[in-house]
Amino acid sequence: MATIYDVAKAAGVSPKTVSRVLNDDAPVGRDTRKAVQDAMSRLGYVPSNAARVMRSNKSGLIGLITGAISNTPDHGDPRGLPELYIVQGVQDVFGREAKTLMISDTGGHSDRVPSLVSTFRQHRVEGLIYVADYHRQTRFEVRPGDPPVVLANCYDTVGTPSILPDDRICQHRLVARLIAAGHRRIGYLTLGASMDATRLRTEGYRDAHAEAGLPLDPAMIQEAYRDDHAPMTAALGRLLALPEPPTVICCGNDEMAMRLYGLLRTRGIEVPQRISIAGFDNYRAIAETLFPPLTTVELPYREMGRQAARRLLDIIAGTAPAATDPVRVPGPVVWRSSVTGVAGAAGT
Amino acid sequence: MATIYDVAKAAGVSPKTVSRVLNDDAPVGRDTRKAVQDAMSRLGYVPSNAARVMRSNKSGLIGLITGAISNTPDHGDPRGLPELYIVQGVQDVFGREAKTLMISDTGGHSDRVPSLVSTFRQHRVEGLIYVADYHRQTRFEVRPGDPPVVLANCYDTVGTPSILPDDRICQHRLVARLIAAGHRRIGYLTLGASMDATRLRTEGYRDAHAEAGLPLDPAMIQEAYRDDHAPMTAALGRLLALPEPPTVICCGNDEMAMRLYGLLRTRGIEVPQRISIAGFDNYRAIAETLFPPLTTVELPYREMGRQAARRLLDIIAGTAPAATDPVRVPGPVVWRSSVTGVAGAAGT
DNA sequence: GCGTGTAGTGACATCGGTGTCATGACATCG
DNA sequence: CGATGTCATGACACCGATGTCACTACACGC
Repeated sequence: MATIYDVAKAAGVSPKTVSRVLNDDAPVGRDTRKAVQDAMSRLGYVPSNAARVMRSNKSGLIGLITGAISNTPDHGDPRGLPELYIVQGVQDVFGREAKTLMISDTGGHSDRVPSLVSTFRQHRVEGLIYVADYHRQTRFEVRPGDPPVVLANCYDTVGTPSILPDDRICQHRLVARLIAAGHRRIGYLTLGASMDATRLRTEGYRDAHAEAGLPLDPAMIQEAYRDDHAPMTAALGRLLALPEPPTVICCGNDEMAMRLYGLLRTRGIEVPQRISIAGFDNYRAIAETLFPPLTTVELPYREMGRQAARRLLDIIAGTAPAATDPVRVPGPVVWRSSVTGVAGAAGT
Repeated sequence: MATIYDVAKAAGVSPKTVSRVLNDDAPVGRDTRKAVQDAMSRLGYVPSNAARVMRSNKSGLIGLITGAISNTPDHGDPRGLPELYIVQGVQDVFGREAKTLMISDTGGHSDRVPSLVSTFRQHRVEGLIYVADYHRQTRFEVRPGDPPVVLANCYDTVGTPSILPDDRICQHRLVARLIAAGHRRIGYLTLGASMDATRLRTEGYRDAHAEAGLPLDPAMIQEAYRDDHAPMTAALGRLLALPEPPTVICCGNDEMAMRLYGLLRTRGIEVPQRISIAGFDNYRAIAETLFPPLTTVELPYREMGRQAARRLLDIIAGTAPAATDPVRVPGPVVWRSSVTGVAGAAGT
């Protein structure tokens, strides 16, 4: 492998001049430059990043830790997709920058993370992005001397910069649209109560009611997330048994909505004629395939990835603080025909 | 960032001794070792890969080029999945090795490949794996001085080591199973005729017939792959109009099989009672969801990734030649209820 | 004509590890 | 007891870039 010395000798100049041509550092004579460039291409010269890093301490590397690849969706299972989208967004930004993105996959073992970080440190990455599989708290240990970190889809308690989906606004927007369509009794089958997403979305649900001056009926909100079907069947039963049952039911995700279609069909309840349904995630393999297609909300994963990348670049450049409140990125409601207006409604 | 000199000073030894502790190079006294290790953890020392690479010219890096991330499946579209599985397989192997995998995504622009290779060369990767999105020929230019390359899911004409799915054997196995189940008239709706997969699988289809001593009816093989539905409808029409129509129809992939379900249902033909169907790919989101579930073949993408990785390691270690015929990896038939036996058959 | 500035170039040290070789202290063997 | 070998360690050069400084021309302004 040719070195800068070989090029220098071949071009009849000093190594430093070759370096100047490489980096456009300082003025170089027209003829000299040409001679150097010729020599470089003749020898197939590629500068050694290692040597460059040693001197300048700038590796040009950004590390990214994710489970995106090992969590590949299978069975039409949407887990793993958010991470992939976030990684796409990150790539989007770094593809245009003079930084190289090193992607490392945890292989689903979060205990492997410290070893990945250590490898990244050996390579002297200038920054690190950690992508989580779902919106949650994390404890990403940063020791002094570690490169700056940006968290995507997760957050910690020590103020590490973090980019999160705005679950609250998303649910708020969705419910507001339902209210605008005339719905007044809005059921909500939530994900597990311990999840951050559930807490935030429930707040969004409340916000929308408060904004519209609608009373809040706690019986409308039912936890219904389990692997078996029982909790959902029970929760649906409770909703339908209410004196004033819901005219629309929101679900914690699109899979739950899909199951709800089945449950309602079993009971002979037509969607959306008798009950409207809304999902969450806009997992298109489900939302577009169901009949009727599913109204849902999309979380802005690609955009989160982009923002995480830009944030990290700003921190590295020193134009942004290395710690702040999380940034929350909202996403759009995707309106499809699983929701109809309600007779006598103001809107629709 | 602490250096080996800082550690040496803190431990009261020479830098070289610290290096020996790091690499377990040469015997080091018990007490000395402990003193060095203490100093390292006290200072949070992480060795610089750059410096190591300079001296030893071993970067410990393996480059991987793929479109896996940017080709993320969406709409339940299975494109992009093969690449992800291959990358998973590659990771599987390198996760256990003292090599770091650098994944670079093309972002769907194959013209960006040379620039990725150049970046990898700057980082002095010890080897390169190129993963293609579908089985095809490629022209991955290797210049002298480039690191060794292994191709996955593609091949070239200059003998670059290559790991391919064994489309021929796969189709052979599938058709042999169909014959064993009593089928004698086996329709085949192929992918585009120009694809390598189609050529190879058609050979496999022929092999199975020859092996069983069955005559080959060219009318049974129909190209039917387009984005619009017309060619498939026409091809199906031709098959059904034959004096002896097929008792089972093989499809070029699972999506085609899914469409075939629809076409047959429209004509009132029951699957599998009147016609059996077989797909290809075992794209489970489709194959397991259809009713009846689809008999299909699975291409061994993860295994291909593993073999590509091991192959590259062998080449780097010098225990394998850097050029040979492609390795073809077979995959299993996945038998589900879309195929029934035929009355009076020997088997089933 | 002399100081000042700038284009163009090279010598040399340096970044942080590791390979090579040398050295001293003991242990082992014939 | 001297030759030989092994353990444990250090001195020093070197990998391939780049930062610093110095130097030579030549142009420009006064």
